[in-house]
Order: sequence, then structure tokens, then C-alpha cells
Amino acid sequence: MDVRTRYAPSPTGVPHLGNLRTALFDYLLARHFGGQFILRIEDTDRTRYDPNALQGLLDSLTWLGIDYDEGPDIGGPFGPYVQSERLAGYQAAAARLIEQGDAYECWCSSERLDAVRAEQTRTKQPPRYDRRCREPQGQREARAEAEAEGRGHVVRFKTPLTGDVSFQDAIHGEMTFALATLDDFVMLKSDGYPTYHLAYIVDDEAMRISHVLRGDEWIPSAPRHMLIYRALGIEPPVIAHVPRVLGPDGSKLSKRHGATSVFEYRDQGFLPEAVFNFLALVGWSLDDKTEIISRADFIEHFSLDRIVKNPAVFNVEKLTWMNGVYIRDMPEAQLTETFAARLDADLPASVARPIDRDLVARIAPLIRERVKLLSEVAGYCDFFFAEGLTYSTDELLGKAFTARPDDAKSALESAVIAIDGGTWTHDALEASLRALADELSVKAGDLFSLVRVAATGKRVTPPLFESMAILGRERCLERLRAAIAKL
RNA sequence: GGCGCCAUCGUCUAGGGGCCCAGGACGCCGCCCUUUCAAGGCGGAGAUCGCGGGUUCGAAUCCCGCUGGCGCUACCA
Repeated sequence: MDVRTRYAPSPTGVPHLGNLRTALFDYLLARHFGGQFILRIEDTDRTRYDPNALQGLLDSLTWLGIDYDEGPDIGGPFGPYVQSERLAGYQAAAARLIEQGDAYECWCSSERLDAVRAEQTRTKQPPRYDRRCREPQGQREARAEAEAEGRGHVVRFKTPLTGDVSFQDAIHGEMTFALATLDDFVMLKSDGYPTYHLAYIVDDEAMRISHVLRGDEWIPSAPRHMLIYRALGIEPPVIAHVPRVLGPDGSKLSKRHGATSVFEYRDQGFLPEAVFNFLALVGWSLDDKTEIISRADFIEHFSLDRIVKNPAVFNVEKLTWMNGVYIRDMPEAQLTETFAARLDADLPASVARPIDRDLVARIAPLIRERVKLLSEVAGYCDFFFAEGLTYSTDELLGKAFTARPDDAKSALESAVIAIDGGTWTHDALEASLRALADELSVKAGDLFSLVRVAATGKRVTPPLFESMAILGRERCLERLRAAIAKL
């Protein structure tokens, strides 16, 4: 069997991490079996439609490196890949179901539906459609009312009143539901658009989808879908209800938990490779110990039966750690390019553009193991680029010299003398300053801190002597003298 | 209210009757390394496997009940 999976998001806003995780599983499954991964846009809800969302959807997949074989922007043999352009198919399916006696027109007004539900809720009855239009008599009356008011109708599925429906879920196993608890759900809305239930089934069939992965909030709807498959004579695809991604408080991941959009993570400086790795590991694992897994290995080893059933809380801390791992493991050329691009965005306008690639290439090895997020890069190395340093005398003196600024001043003066004539290399600088500390009977660390702030304007920096070496003799001495002048 | 899903360290997870008085990772704590901060190394705390029954010589693992969390119950997906 050809494995064909799809990611079928609704263009209603910014792509959500939870959806993307499911998309990732779809992608991995398709690639694992050498099949196809399809992108389909489910824009059947005109009230929530956001014209800007499509681009976001596309961009999020591109950023994560999840490539699809068929989709709205690239076409494919089963297009169009946008549901609003496939209305005829849903309408035909609905018509066929009516003809078969598996569905019927419902002319009830939403006001009546609301009233019915309100009454049911009040009397502690399960709220659901009372099936007025399921009977010819009721339907005639409702239709007359509707036509008098100029309203249209919906098409509802005629759910059998008794019996069970069962289906096999690839993750949960066999599931059985009593039909008596279901109602006659809407398949086609009065605006002629289908609901999800009809639309996805018609499209999956048309697009030869073999596996459906979706959030487990769909489980309660699955029996309806089985009914439609049966009525339409369609062999259901493999269905896998995957656990959802939750916020730290155990509720649905949402805005108030922080970033839910990939773009926010991208902007904070997470690497797509890290997000990919992390996301693939929420709800799935390779074994009992492997955390860092390449895309190729995910594809090689991915399988539905290692997806867990329970929901997962999104753990940004672990993502952040993982991002650091990916930064540390990145090839140097790529690292330089990544850092440079980020610096280009983060460094103040006063720094000349383009950012000096050679300089970044020299700095990158010094800071790579300190950086967990790209957003931290500038903070670690802006002093290499900036001209004027801003720091307070307190910062300069630190704990060691706060009580004796004069000693600090003379120490810096001696430092200038000690290093000015020597060779300007890491080793030479360190040797001179260590000797000086000895000579002054000052702790090496204290002297280094003093020089560090003078040279970089910060108390926390990349390794001092390497930094000074990169800074160069002129700029470094100039900064030390500026520090002396402050004291 | 009805229907359903889920349940192992704070979090992500391994485990599928004896290998588990439960392994790994993040985070946390300590030590080492060390010019700051990291990274790295070593070590530690942290889970009576939600609770109660049952099956079994033996249960985190199988069964039942309960509890809890979550979801669905729309002309949203």
C-alpha cells in the first residue's frame, strides 16, 4: 500500500505548535515508508477564515524543513488542495447520501436549535438535535417556515438510532461507541460549505490518503466518520488519534502559557533543527535514552506504535537545552552564518553593515558553548563591534577593588605597560597579566576581572585573552586607558 | 447532565508479568575543571508506578471499581 499522509490545517491564525507536531508525525510516517506527504487547506469555516494564515502555514513548514509533495502552492495530481475550491465534491456526496436515505435536509432555524438545546440543558437532558426534520411531517413544516423567512437548510446525517460502531485506532486500539449517544450531525452547512466531517472524508478518499493522524479531541467524532465511510462505501484509512500538547498547567497549550507559534520560537532564536527534534519527541520516543536525533534517523525509525497515549506538557526548558546542543554541534561555517544573520538583526544601527563575517568567524568558537538561544548572541559579543563602552565605575571595580579604586587604577596602568610591548596573542597576554598579578600581590582572577570590564564593558564575557586578541592591540589599549581615565 | 480519552520523578519519557524497592533526559543541588559566564566530568535529591480491590508463586505491567485531569457534546475545526 502506498502511504499517503496529510496535514490539513485550517487557515484561522498562526500555526500552532500542537498542530505542527501532528504534521511532523504525518511527515515522518510518509517519509519512513517512502510515501507522500500532502498539505491540504481546510477553509470551510468562512467565519474564522484569515487570509493571512495560509502564508504562515506555508512558512512554518518551510522553516521546520517539512517538505510536502502535493499542496495548494505546488499542486499535484489530486488538486485543488484547498477545500473551498472543492465544494462540488462535498455537495455531490451529500446529495448521494440524501438519495440513499442516509441523510436529510434540515430546515430548522438556529434560534430553534438554540432553544431546543437550552431546554435540554435545563432539564439535564443531553443537548442535541431533536430530529424534527428527520420525519417528513416535521421537515415539511420546518421547510415552510424557513422558506417564508428566506432561510436555507443544512444537510444532516441520519444516524441509526441503535447499535454500535467500532473502529480500530492505530494508537488506542479498538474503540466502540453506542449510536444512541450520537445525534444527527450537520454535514453540509446552509452556505453550501461542508463541515469537517464530510469534507475530510471526501477529500481523503479523493486524494488517496492512507493514514489519518489527528488530535485525540477528535475521538468522539470518529464514530460519525465511520458512519459516513460506510454510507459512502469507502474503506476507512488507518486512523491514529495522537495525544495533544498541553500548557504547563495541563490545559490546552495557549497564549497565556507563552509562545504557541513557531514563529515566536524562531524569533527568540531557536533553531529549526532543535524545534524539529524536540517536537518529534513529544509523544514519541526512539528508545529509553536517545534525545538528540537527526532528521534522517527520525525518518528511519519513526513508527506509529511508539506514539504514547497520554498528553504531553510542553517543556520549553528542555527545548532550550536542546537548542544549545544544536548550536554547539553546528558546523563552523553554518554557525558563523547563523550568528552573523542574527547579529545583523540585533546589533545597533551604529554598527557598520554588512556584519564582518571574518570577525564573526573568529568570535563564534568563543561563544558557541555559552549560547542557548540566538537572541543571546549579541549580548555576548557586541563589544567586539561597538565603539563606546558603557559601564559604571562600580562594575569596573567589582567586589575586589570597590574599597580601593586607586589600586585598581594603578593596576590597570601597570597592565597597559605590561602588555603594550609584548606580542598580542592569547598566550602572551595571559602570561604578562599573570606575572603582573603576582607582582602586585593581587589575585589573578581579580586583576582579570578588572581588565575584562575595561576591555569589554561587561563582567561576563567570552574568555578574556582570546577576546583581547581578537579586539586587537589598538582598541584594547585604548579601552584600558579610557577605564583608567574613569578612576 | 451525557459520551469518551488519559493516568510512571516537577516536566518529557523507558518499561507490556519475574532482568525494576523502576532506567534515561530536562530542570534542581553539590563537587571537580576554571580568568568571568558557560560547556564538560562526577555525584545527589526527586516516582510507596493516582487510589482500592482482584488474577497470579510473582503486577508499574493483566482485569474491575473509584478518583483525578482533560476532551467532545456548534451550520468551529
